[in-house]
Amino acid sequence: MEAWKLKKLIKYRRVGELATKSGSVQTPFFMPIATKGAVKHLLPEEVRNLGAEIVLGNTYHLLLRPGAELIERAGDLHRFMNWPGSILTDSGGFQVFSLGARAQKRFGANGVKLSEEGVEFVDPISGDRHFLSPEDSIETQLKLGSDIIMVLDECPPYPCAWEYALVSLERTTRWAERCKKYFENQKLSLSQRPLLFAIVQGGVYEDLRKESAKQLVELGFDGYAIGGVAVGEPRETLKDILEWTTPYLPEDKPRYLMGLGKPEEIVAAVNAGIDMFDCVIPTREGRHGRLFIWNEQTELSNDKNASENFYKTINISNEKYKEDFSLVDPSCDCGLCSKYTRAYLRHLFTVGEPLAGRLASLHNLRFYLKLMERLREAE
RNA sequence: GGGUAGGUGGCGGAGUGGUCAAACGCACCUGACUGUAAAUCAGGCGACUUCGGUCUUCGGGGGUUCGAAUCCCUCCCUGCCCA
Repeated sequence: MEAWKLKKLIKYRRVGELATKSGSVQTPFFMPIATKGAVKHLLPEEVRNLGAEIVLGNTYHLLLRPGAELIERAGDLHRFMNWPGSILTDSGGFQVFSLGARAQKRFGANGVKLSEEGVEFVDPISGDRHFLSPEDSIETQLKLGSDIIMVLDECPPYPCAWEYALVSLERTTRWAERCKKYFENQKLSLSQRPLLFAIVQGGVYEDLRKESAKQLVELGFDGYAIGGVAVGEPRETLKDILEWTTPYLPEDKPRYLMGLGKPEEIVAAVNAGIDMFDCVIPTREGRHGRLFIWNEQTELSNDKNASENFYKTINISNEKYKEDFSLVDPSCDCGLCSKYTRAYLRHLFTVGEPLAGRLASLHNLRFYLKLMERLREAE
């Protein structure tokens, strides 16, 4: 359990910086999510000014709308959305999981159909059917001009039986191999070549996580992601999954914990040797009125009760902030906090002004990016 | 003055003899949110409660009935039409 203590941060193995074809990114880092080519409510330059060097886009969404060819004609995703930094694109694998259940409800049992060849999706908006193979996903991500591209994976839901987790992980490995093969056949020049990351699966099973990591490392990738986390399993399992997986990942390659997480989870994961994160929490929860507030009196912590420790969250639309004319977070430098009061922000939420979601997104993203700055300094 | 439609919880608006403390929407309160089908979703929203219930509500008053927001009488108020 000692490995879980904060002290270990001092020994954090780090890549230091990650070089992509669009520039370098200091690790550990957090990627604001721009699924459809925009960080919701925010200008790219605002995201940049908050301290982000890289954002995440999604193959699945951009493939459906506006289409990879259109973005290719625009130059690439960077130019299309006017983002000056690096971009990581997710492969669409997560949508197999996230859309599966709901698509099934709405379009019948065939909402998402998995086969060895790939995934068949129903577009949730148009109802159109689409097929995505591992090769398609890589091809699309190359057209988007992404700096870090992810292999197509299957992210099994929780709970998931050992037997299925095994079948799934092995298919993910085969898909990863196909992705790599397709990728290398493109013979990209060094300046054009994105990084290709594989995704470790294996559910909540120690032997399967280990097996998945070993198989993928044997194939060899530029970086390794840990996927299939925070899909409904008990929170404590995250710690186990990291401990089961990271020993089998190369020390000198970046590690990416997909989709995570809460501040204390990120602190814990950095402590466990993770370099890269993305999560909807700061932006989504911001839009929904929850704000992250620093507690300056305490050190960063991976404690489960961290929300009563180095930070807390408040729901700004609560009645108790109605006449709270104090600043949202006096120790924050997001630009909102030095100018606007809690009462004002609450008012914006109450009356449904779009500025509310904007300010809250700015603030929460700054909190997350500041957290990463503090973690980089913690060494 | 005559005719007519109507008065339901903060608002809008169902209900027209029992299963009504009263649909639904809005507003309000609280909570969730982890590779974004999320500016979304869920719960609460008369009072008290030992959480099983108990009590006071559907303009006011009075009736009919075992039983009324629902039927009858009467009063008050509002909209519309005609003078």
